[in-house]
Amino acid sequence: MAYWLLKSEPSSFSLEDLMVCRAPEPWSGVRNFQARNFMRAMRPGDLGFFYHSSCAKPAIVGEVEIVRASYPDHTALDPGDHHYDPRAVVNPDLWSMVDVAFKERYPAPVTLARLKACPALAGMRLLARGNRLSVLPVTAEEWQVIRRLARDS
DNA sequence: GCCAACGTTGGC
DNA sequence: GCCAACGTTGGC
Repeated sequence: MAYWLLKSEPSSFSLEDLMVCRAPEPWSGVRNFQARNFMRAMRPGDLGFFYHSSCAKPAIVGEVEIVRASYPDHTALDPGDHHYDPRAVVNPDLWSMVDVAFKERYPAPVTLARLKACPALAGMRLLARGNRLSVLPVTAEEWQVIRRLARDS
């Protein structure tokens, strides 16, 4: 089993939004090849942190479970969609998405500041300089450390 | 709103 | 294949 981190701007889609869905939701709209390739490596049963970005308090706010392996992201085919990509019309498999299910919402978010202050997380990809990927792998060690931070807050 | 960092595009 | 220009991300 693998671990991941999924970024979303809470103003467009928050963990609370996923929570009220009460059903798996497609994680669509990713238009970066590295992030896409990470999604293609996801397997059902994998777990992910839900990270709120571009907001007042960037933080890991909870967990999701990957419940469906990658399949073509059809939002790329919709001219009315914000993430429309004409290249996908001739190559429908250009972009991928997975389905995620709500798993847990932490009582208190694990803030970016808190992550940065944790020596055990110094090598975390999320904290690497200039990182902008919206989908990132998380090591098993990092996963445990962050779960502990979430529990101890 | 600012700005650094990055991915992508396209001319050459 | 190089590289400048551009658009985007995301913390602050």
